[in-house]
Amino acid sequence: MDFAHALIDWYNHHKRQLPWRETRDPYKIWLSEVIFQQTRIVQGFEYYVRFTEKFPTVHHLANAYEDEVLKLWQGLGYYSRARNLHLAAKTVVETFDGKFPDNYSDILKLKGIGPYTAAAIASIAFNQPYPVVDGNVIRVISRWFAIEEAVNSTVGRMKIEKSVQELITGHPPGTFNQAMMEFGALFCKPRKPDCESCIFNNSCLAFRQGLVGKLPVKIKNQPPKKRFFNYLVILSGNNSNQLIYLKKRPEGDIWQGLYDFPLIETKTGTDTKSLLSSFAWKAIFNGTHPLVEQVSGEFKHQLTHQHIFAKFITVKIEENSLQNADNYNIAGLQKLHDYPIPRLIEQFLTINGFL
DNA sequence: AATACGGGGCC
DNA sequence: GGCCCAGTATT
Repeated sequence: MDFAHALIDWYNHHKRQLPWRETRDPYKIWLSEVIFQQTRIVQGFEYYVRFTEKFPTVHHLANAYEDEVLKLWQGLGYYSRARNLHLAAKTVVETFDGKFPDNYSDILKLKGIGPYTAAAIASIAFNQPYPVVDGNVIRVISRWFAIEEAVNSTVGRMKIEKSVQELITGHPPGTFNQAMMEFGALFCKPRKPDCESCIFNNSCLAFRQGLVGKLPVKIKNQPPKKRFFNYLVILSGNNSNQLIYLKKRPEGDIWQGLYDFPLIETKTGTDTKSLLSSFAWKAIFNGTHPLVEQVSGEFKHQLTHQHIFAKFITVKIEENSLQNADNYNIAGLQKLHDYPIPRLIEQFLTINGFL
């Protein structure tokens, strides 16, 4: 029995029952593929359920506000996925007349859909013979063929693609692709794969050569940068109508489209005193002297490419005392739940009883 | 070809 | 602390 037959046979006996495997609706398959980019099944599962409930068709998604989509995406990370998902839904409605494109090259044109996702949708929903290459496939292939080139180099990548192309030929593409990914996720795991009981341990070159623990080889990425965020938690209003000042995250930085607070970023950690006398502080409060109510301890927030050290300075101001108030979204505390916010902000708000 | 983009889980 | 995860867009 060749590789693909054995693989598909294994898949038919061991696959997990997952909701997006029970449908051929390209919209729902698309949704699942985007949610699970760089995301484990356990982490994204409930998001998939909520998205399909709230936006059962591409029209529902296209008609939503971006804030709604981001709110539902909140906590999943890589928020450009949500923004692009929303944009692409509008494209499907407007350009493709609400009908999801049914071939690889048209699918690939949609925002947020790259080679992986296009191949996944084309193969699973439309039975087109495109192999997917995701983290699981890379691991399975690099081990079975004992590919020692870095898989994130051009040469290594080419070898992986050529190899998987050979394996998929002549087999049902959707099933093969899902089987590869499932096998990588459940059996040929990054750490401690159970090679002794693997159905491929006789043909796997990495196993035969004792290379399983070394493969796949990856060129490692840059160490994260450190950033120091001094957040201004500006409160105003009276007890019956407390207001809080939010700020929408700009283009070209993390958390684009989500909301946080007016921010003074510094090169290093800064004490409150020098912050209060800084130009940035004066620019925000321009001459007025807000009442500093509380200064938080340091929050450490780790992202893949940056380590954020955040401090929250809570101040009280007179209502309408800020001249440049149109820079901010001034929200009633009870409306806070509607705004999509980063985890870091959510943690601060929760700890301090705002949520 | 390299880099940025989140957050969580595991060792 | 480092690695990995159903990758993509941008430079």
